[in-house]
Amino acid sequence: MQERYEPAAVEADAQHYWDQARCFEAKEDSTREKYYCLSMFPYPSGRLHMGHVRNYTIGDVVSRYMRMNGKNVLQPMGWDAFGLPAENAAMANNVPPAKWTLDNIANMKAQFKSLGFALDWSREVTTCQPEYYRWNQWLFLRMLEKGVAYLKTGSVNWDPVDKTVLANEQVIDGRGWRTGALVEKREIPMYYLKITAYAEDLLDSLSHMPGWPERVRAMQANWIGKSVGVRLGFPYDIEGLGAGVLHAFTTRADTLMGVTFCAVAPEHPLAEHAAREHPKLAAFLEECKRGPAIESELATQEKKGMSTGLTVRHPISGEAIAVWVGNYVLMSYGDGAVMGVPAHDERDFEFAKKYHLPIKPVIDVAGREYSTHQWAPWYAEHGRCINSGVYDGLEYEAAINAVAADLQRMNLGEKQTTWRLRDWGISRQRYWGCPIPMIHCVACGAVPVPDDQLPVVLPVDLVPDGSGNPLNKHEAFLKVACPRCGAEARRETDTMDTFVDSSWYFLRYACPDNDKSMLDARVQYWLPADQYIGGIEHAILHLLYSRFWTRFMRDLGMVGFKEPFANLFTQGMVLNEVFFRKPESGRAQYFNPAEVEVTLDATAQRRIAVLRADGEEVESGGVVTMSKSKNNGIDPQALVDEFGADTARLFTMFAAPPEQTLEWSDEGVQGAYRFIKRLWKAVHEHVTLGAGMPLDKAELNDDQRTLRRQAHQTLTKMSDDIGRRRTFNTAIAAAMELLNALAKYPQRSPQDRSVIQEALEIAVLGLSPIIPHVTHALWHALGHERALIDEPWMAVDATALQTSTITLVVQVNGKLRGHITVAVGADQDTIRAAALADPHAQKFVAAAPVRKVIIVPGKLINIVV
RNA sequence: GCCCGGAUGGCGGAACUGGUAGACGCGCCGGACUCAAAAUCCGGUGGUGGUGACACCGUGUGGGUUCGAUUCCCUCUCCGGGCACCA
Repeated sequence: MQERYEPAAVEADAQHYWDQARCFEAKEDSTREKYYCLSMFPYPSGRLHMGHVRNYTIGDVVSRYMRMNGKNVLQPMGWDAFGLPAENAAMANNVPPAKWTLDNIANMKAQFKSLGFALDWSREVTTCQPEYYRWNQWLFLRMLEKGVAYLKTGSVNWDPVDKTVLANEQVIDGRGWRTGALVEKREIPMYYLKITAYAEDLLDSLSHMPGWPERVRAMQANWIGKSVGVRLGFPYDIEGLGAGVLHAFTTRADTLMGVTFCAVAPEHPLAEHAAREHPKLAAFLEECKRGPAIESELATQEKKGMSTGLTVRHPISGEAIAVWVGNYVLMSYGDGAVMGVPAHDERDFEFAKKYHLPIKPVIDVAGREYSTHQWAPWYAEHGRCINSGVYDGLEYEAAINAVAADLQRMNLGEKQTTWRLRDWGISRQRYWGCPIPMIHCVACGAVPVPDDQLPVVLPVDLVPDGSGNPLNKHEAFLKVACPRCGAEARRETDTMDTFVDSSWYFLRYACPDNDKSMLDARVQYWLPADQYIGGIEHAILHLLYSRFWTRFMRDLGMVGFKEPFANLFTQGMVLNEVFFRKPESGRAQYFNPAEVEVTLDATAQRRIAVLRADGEEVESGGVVTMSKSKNNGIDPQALVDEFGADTARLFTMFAAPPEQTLEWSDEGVQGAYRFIKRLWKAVHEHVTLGAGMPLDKAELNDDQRTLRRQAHQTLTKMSDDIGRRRTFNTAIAAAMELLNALAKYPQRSPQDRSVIQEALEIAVLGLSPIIPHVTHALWHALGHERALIDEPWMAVDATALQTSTITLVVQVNGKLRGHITVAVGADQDTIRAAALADPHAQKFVAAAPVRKVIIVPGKLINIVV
C-alpha cells in the first residue's frame, strides 16, 4: 500500500473497476427485491453546478447503501433537454439549439463520470430526441381522444416590437427584456390538459403518502385549494343584455346579508358590456390588461376598481347592488366575480374604504365591538348572524345551510366545491420543444396527426432570431397534407411546455430501448420509484404534473399504480458569499469567490476581502443562492481536479443536513480532504505492521471491549443515519469520532490489532457510499480480495454493544447537578436512593424538602424540591 | 399579498419521541517537529464572575404549557422556496 493518498490515481482505478465489471447496469430480476433510486434529471446548461453535485451525491449514497443491502438497484440518468435557455444561447452564439444542447450533454456526462456516480448509463434518456418525444405526442393524442386535452383561448405576454410571445421570466417591470417595449396581453387558442378532472384524487391521495415530506404535501394541498361553499346568483335585467344572473362563489354565505357591492374581473362579460358605453371604464379595463400576469405581482399591486354603473339584485333582500370592476378579481377562479362584504373580509374592507362604499356588519363575534373605521383581524372570524333578517341568531354552519337552501329554492344558488387548481396550458409559441401533433386544414379544422405518422420531427438546424417561432417560416415543416381530406394544410407550430417532457421520463428509464410502445412490462417491475430526490423548488408544479400524468396512464391501463414516487426527498439549495464593487454610477460588478482572498485584519475583528488580480478590496454582499447573475458559483470540476471527487462528495454531504441550505466554504473543503488523508494514514499505519490475528471475542480486555463497543455503535448509527434518517452529516461525524478514538488507542498487542482491524473495516465500509473511490482502495489494503462495492453491508454484533453499568443524569428542579453510575436493570428505589445520595445533588436538595422524584428509565432522575 | 420552510458559539452544524445544549468539522489560541515556513501531531476554546472547586446567564423577539422546552402552543421580527410561460 502506498503511503501517500493520491486521489487522481485512486479514483481512476476505482472507476475503471466499476466500468469494466458493469457494476451499475441494472437488470430486471423478479427473484430479487428492486430499489429504484431516482434523481431529478438536469437541464443541460453546459456545466454541472454544486446543486447537481449535491443532488446526485445524495442519490448515489442511497443507491450504493441499498445495493450493499442486497437490493437490485436502478439509478438512471437523463437530460431535460428542451427549453428556453437553448434558444437564448442559440441567438447569442448563432448556433442551433440542438447542437448547443448536445454539446452540453457530452460535457456534463464527462463531469458526471469523474464524480463516480453509480449510474446506469445504458438507460440514458434525452427528451429532445424523437425516440423520446414521439411518446409525448402519442399520449397527447390519447388525451385528445378522451377529452383530457382540449382547445381553449388563453392569455400570453405579447412583445409588440419583436412580435413574439414572451415567457414571464422575459417580462421585466411590464416590458420586454430585449426590446423594452410595453408588454400586452393577447388571447390566443392553446391546448389545455384537464388536470382539474383529477383534483379530488390528487388531493385525497396526499394523506396516504407517508413517504413524502409533510411540507410538500401541505404545499400541494394548498395549491389544489379545495373550497366548499355556495355559488350565489345575483339576478339582473340590464339594457342590451336582458335578464340574467351574475354568479359568484363564496365560502362565507353566512355573510350574504352584509353584501354592499359586487366586484367582477376586468375580463368579465358584465365589465366588457358596460365598457361599451363607458370610455373611462374601457380605459380602466385596458389598464388592467396591461397589468401584471404573475400572481405575486397581482396580489401586491394597489387595489383599484371602477364602478360599471350597472346593478344586480340581492337574491334575498332584492336590494340593488352596485357592480364594480376590481383589478384583484381573478377571471380564472370561480366565476370571475366576488360578493363584496366589507364588514367581514379584509380586502373588501380596504376596497370599500377607498371607494366610500357602505360597510354593514352582519356577524357578531362573541359580543365584541365593531368599528367601521378600522379593520381588526377578528372581523373575519365566525360568529352569530345579526342584521340578517330571517338568519338572525344562526351560527356559521347553520346560516350557510339556511342560505343555501333558500337560494336553491329560488334557483339562485347551490352548495359548490371550487378548486384553486387550474387546467394546465401546454402550448408554447416556441421552437425548441416537442411539436404538438396537430394539422390545421381550411376544410376540416384542427386535425390530429394519425399515429402512424408519428413522430412529428422537429427540424434541428434552425436558429431563432428573437422574432417569434422560426417554425412559422419553415416551409418544409409547415406544409403537409390534411390527414382527413388530403388538401394542402398547415402544421401546428406550437410546441409543448417542457413540464410535459419531465412528467414521465422516470417511467421511460425502465424501457428506453422500446421503439414499439411508450412503456412495457419492465415499468411494472421498477416502478413506483422507491426514492425520488430533487430540489424543493419543484415541490408543486413538476411533482403535481407527474402525479396527474401517471393517473391518466393508469386510466388507459398503461401502468398499475397512480403515485409514481413512493418516497420523496427534497434537498436544499447551495449558497455562497457574493463579492462586488459598485461604481458611483452604473451596475455592480460581481467577482467570483475563487478570485477573492478573504483575510482577517490585525485585530482579527474584521474580515477583509481582496481581489487577487489587483489587490484592492471588494465588498461582501452576504451569502446567497449560487447563480450566474451574482457570479458566485463554484465549478465542481475545479474541486475534483484539485482534491478529487471523494472530497467534493464528502464536503457536500458533511457541511449541512441535506434538506437544508448548504453554504460553500473553502476551509470546509480542506477539512474534508484532511479527513480522507487521516483515514488513509490510519489504514496505512495499521497494515504496515503486517497481518494480525483473528479476533477472539472471548479474550478481550476492557480497553478492547470499549473500542469494539464504540465501533459497533458507530456502525449502528451510520446504518440508521444513511438508511433511515438520510442525515449523512451525522453519519460522517460518527465515523470521524471513531477515527479519533482509534488515533488515541494506545495498545499494539496482536489482539489490539485485530480489534483495530475490525474498527477500520467498519469506518471504511460505512463511509463507502459517500466516498466510494478511496474506500475501494482501502478495502483492498485491509486485505480483502473482493471489491468493496460487492460486499454486503456489515451486521452489528449485538454482544459488542452490551454493558454492565449505565450512567444517569441527576437533575434538581430540571437543572443538571450530577451523574450517577448504576448497574443495568437497577430498580427504581435503588436509583432514587443513589441520586439523592449524590453529593452534587445533595448541595441543592439539603435545604428544602423533596416534593417529587421523576425517573426517566435509562436517562435521568429529576429531583423536585 | 398568499402558501410552505428556517433562525442554536467567531463560522457550518449536533441534540432523532419534551429529558445532560453546543457532538463533529472549520476558525482561533498555546505547544511539539523545523534554520524557517507549509504539512503533520498534541492540548485548549459559548458568555460573565472566581486563583479554584464552582456559580450564574445562554438556542431570533415577547408571552404560555410543563417537574423539565432548542423541541409543544400563541405573538412579532428577519431570511429562504413557490405562486401556474425559468427549469
